[in-house]
Amino acid sequence: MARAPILTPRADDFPRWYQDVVAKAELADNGPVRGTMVIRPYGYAIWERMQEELDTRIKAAGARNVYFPLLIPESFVHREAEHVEGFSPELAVVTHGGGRKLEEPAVIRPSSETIIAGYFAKWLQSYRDLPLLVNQWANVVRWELRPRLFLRTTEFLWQEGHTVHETEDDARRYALRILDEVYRDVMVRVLAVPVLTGRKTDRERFAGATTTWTCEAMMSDGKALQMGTSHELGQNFSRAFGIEFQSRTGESAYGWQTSWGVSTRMVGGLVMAHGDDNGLRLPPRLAPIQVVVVLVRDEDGTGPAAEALAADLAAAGHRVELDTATDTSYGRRVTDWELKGVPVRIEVGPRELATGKVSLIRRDNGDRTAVALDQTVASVGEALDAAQGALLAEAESRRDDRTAEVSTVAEAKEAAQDGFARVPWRNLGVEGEAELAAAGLSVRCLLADDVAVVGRAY
RNA sequence: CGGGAAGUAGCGCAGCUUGGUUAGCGCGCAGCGUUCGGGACGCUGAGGUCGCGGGUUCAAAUCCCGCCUUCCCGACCA
Repeated sequence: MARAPILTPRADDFPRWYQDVVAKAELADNGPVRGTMVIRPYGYAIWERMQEELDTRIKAAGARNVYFPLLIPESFVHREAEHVEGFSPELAVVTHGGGRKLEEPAVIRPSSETIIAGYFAKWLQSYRDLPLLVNQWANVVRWELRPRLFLRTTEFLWQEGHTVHETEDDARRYALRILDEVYRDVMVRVLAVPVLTGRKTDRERFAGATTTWTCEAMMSDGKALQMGTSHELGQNFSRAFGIEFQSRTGESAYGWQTSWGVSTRMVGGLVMAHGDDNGLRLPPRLAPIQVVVVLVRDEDGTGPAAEALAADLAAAGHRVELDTATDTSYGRRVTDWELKGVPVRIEVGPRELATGKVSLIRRDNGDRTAVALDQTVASVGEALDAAQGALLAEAESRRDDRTAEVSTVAEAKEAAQDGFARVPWRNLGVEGEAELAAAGLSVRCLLADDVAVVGRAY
């Protein structure tokens, strides 16, 4: 029975591989500041792959990358009432600079709505300037009360998009486009993590937004994880910062804004969605290394054969690693590749080569097959596709198995203990939501047809 | 801030109840040898202000008092 990979270990629920994979095998480690994180090379490679996939889609949606200051004058953050209220408790504030007390403290960005709004106000003049679409890859700091490795660290890396549109309708369409074509697409098709997309309740809405759209995933233990959000900011910030333009009819108008982001939390979500007792299981489309060619023993020409095979696989467009460290024991090497979640492993040794074959092992299900040397490239391609589909299917069926259709608050409370409960929102309402909250549950999102999805969040 | 628990080698821990050789064990690390088709093994070795301060005692990792820190559950949250 595979134990759920949990990023916050409890004494009685601490998968053995947690140590190796998360803390030791190059994913993360605690840093000097409480709740922050150090991402080691392999973990960062996973994040870089996510960045690549997201960045391509963000650019396809027309946004361009920019960079804004890390430090934001405190007064900026205070201009939008709800935004301040939401973020004040978790701001890190810089009070000194150059050895002297600053006249105005600066906050370390918890998100960049305010500083970017300040510039949007300067940049925007005409409706012809719209839409204004920018994206920033950056680190942000939120002094959360309770950090959790990858899921909620004091400092985290993310992508935050900020846009201004001519009409409310344009803004909504764009927010939903990002949600669907960027976030959901990457999560489902690349990470193989099925997500529900829907609207947040007022209670769960982003501070300063009029509507928050979200991607909600279920981890292997049945808990919910918000993987990404896309907000409609209405005219809240544009009124607070004076983001005005001259309209088609010549009048002055306030812009309609959106903001959206996903963070290194996705790395945690990936671990908890697909990991098993032997370590990570990376979906092939995401994996920094898709195929590892393991030279089992360097004799009888196995070395050159493995090298040639790795070259062929790379030429076929796969991300390949050649492991020729034959002075390390076979078991050690194989276990390491499994911990790192490399989707497909090819073993080249004298035994295989004697019959003109190699071994192909899939990480997702452990299947081992002997494939002819000249069929290997084709077989690897098939195995990668199959593994990608299998991981998604597995996560989908787990989620479906743990989702119950209910109709009352009491039933939702019962059913959402280790999964999702789908309940009509009209049967829940703000009071029902508050009752659930008292039991540690929350409405993860509102789907079409008045369905509220209730779960226990990380 | 409320409720729990823990601080002993780089990491994970035992020892404490009932004070008493030189404070142990596993992993990791270094050297040598044997191994190498599923997390190798043997021998040797390096590595410690037992969280901090005070007290009791012939004697404190152990008992008492105070303090500090960290972790877990809750409130907050990408």
